[in-house]
Amino acid sequence: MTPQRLGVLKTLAGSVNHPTVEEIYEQIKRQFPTVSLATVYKTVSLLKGLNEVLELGFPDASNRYDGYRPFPHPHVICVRCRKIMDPELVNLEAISAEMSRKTGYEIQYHRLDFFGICPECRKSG
Amino acid sequence: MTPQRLGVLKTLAGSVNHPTVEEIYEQIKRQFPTVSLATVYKTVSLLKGLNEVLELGFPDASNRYDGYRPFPHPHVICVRCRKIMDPELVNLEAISAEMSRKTGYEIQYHRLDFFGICPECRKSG
DNA sequence: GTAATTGCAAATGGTTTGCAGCATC
DNA sequence: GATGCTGCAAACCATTTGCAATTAC
Repeated sequence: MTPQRLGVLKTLAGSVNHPTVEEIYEQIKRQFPTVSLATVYKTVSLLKGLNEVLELGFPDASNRYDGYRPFPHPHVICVRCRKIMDPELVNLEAISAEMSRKTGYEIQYHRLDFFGICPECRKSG
Repeated sequence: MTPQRLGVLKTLAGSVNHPTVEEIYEQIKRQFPTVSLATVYKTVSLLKGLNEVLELGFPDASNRYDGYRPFPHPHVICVRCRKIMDPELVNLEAISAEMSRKTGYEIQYHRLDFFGICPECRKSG
């Protein structure tokens, strides 16, 4: 356990808005100016392997991280400002079991994203 | 309309297995050896804009394309061999409307993926 | 004949990796 | 003192882009 890792942990624990690695990095740099992006990447990857953080990867944007609820759950994503919200949970276990039965796959996890325009962006045209 | 574009169209129409751009490219090159990857990328992107193909982007792998059902629907993806299946449809309209009501987002589209091990990969260890 | 498309090569950008030096325990 | 972490810079790689030559209509 190093100060850098502690910084990543604290940032993730204190962030409700699904930060990017870059945002985590900027946050830590305030208190620990010599930290490197690579270290943040490595730590986040480590936490992912320990199931302490949920990674939300996007092919056309930076990955986002959720340290609050490190298990699959739906997200609602604004395609304009990229804000991400966690709506109240919808349980997909039944659908997951149905998918497994229909396809023969051994389902391990899922991902459910809704894309649209958030209330703030709707207001501003 | 050019022979290259026709090739992309025919390949997408004849593929049930969600090909990558690279796979589309390899297919077309058999009949049209001078085609370039860039052209395939451009054509696929064009078709995406026309809603004639569904793009399945992955942050850690190549994008996959579905010309059969160019509208959002669930996918079941093997994390080992990357095979993608289309299970029978599950209608998410009700859940989508619920998400919209709860978050105030104007939902435009969604994405539902189940990840696991396909029957063939389960057999082979 | 004009506007659009092709194909090459170079750029892009988030993420990963190699490695020397350094911190942790 | 040994193991493992940090941080720099370079590598990665799917995708995108600039641009000159070519093609479609």
